[in-house]
Amino acid sequence: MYWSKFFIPTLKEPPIGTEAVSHQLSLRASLVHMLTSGVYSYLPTGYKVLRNVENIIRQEMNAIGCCELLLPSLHPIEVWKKTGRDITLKEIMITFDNKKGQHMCLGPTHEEIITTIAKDFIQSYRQLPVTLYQIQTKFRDEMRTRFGIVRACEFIMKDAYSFDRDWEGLKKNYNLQFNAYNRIFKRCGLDPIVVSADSGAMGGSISHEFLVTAPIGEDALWVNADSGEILKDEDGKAPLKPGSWDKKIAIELGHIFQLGTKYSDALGAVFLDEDGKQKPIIMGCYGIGVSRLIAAIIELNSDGNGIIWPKEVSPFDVEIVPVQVSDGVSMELAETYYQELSSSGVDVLLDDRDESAGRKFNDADLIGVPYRVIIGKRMLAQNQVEIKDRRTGQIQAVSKEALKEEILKRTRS
RNA sequence: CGGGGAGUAGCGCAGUUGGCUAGCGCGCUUGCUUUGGGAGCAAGAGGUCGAGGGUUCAAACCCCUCCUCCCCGACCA
Repeated sequence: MYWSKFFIPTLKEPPIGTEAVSHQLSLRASLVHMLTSGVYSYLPTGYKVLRNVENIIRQEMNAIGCCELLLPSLHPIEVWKKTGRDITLKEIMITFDNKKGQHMCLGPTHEEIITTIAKDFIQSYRQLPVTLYQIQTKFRDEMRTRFGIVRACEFIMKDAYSFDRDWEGLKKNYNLQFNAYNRIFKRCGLDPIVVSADSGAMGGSISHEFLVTAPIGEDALWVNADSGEILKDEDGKAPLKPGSWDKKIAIELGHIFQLGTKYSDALGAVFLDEDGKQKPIIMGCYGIGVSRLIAAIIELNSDGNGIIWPKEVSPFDVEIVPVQVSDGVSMELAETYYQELSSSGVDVLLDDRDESAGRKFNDADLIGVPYRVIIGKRMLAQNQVEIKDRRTGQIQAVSKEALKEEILKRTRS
């Protein structure tokens, strides 16, 4: 992609009223744009990142045998009455009447909807187990939005739902998700802390939260300096157990639940088991805040100059910066690299703007592509170009001819 | 919803004991010179001063009402 043809309206200064690093950088790097509080557009660069994160999630979900589908956002409130969650989730549910006078809502989550599908299609134990998931927009009328896309009223979530004939099967699926979650976050450059947690309005018995420590957190954890034990902060007081406890702010990225039969009972999702008896389907549900995940990645992968994308989520693999676009030799070489690398499957951003070097370098730091190829007259005189590593800041001079191999080596490692 | 802050050009801000044609920096347009860390000179464009009402000869500034955004709390991915 050529910078001049892409849409990257970077901002020099952090917009007014922003405090969180990820909030400022996501706006400055033009990943997102606020329409109103808690409602964001994903601009081209941000959308590329979003798709990268989604694809990591898809790969890991598919790898453990989950099937992707897409559920509607528009729900008749009738469905929610069956579980009583039209009342328990009333505060955050966006409701309205359609022109037929039917009471509707925009889906804040999808247990009721997926269970309706299970009810209609699953009749036999032979159809179990099965796990379905989607990556989709949720709507929650949050009383308080926070830090840009960290807590929004319209946000993107991966939600998976497992259906089993017994608890043993559920535990198996739960563990598969548990391990997949660790892989997903790791690939996103994060090292999550897992704690067992309350299941809250979701219901069920066992649940685990995946959090990362970050200043934008909305939760607190107690970490035992001696044993390394981690507990969720429930009432603000240090745990009574021995040892010295440190309080850390953390942000929740994922939450998995062993639901049991709460939804299948309420909606009549039953199957005929091998013994000829009708039983409720045993369910689990597994969520990841995809858009929030992006904020967490930025929060934990940045420096004073901008974002430092982990390779797998970066909007581009490499950014080529010809220092002087007006220099024919530089520009020609830049275009050659662009062609060669692109045809090798490398996603390249070529900054072909006729701007000063300083501005192009600063923008490159800001948008945080992992590797930068700098083409300047000074180095070309020695038949060399440079590769700058965004994370380490190290610059390596390589011969013109070796550039492609050097980049491939890095982007494929 | 309770508490605190803030709305003046695309962005960041000044101007507010009422008074001339509403300013500055960045960005934007045109031309020339530049180009290794947010370049220089010159000439330009761009504003319902968040909205409505009131006081006044006169309101960005004073009064009333409302809207919006940000931060802290209760809740969540």
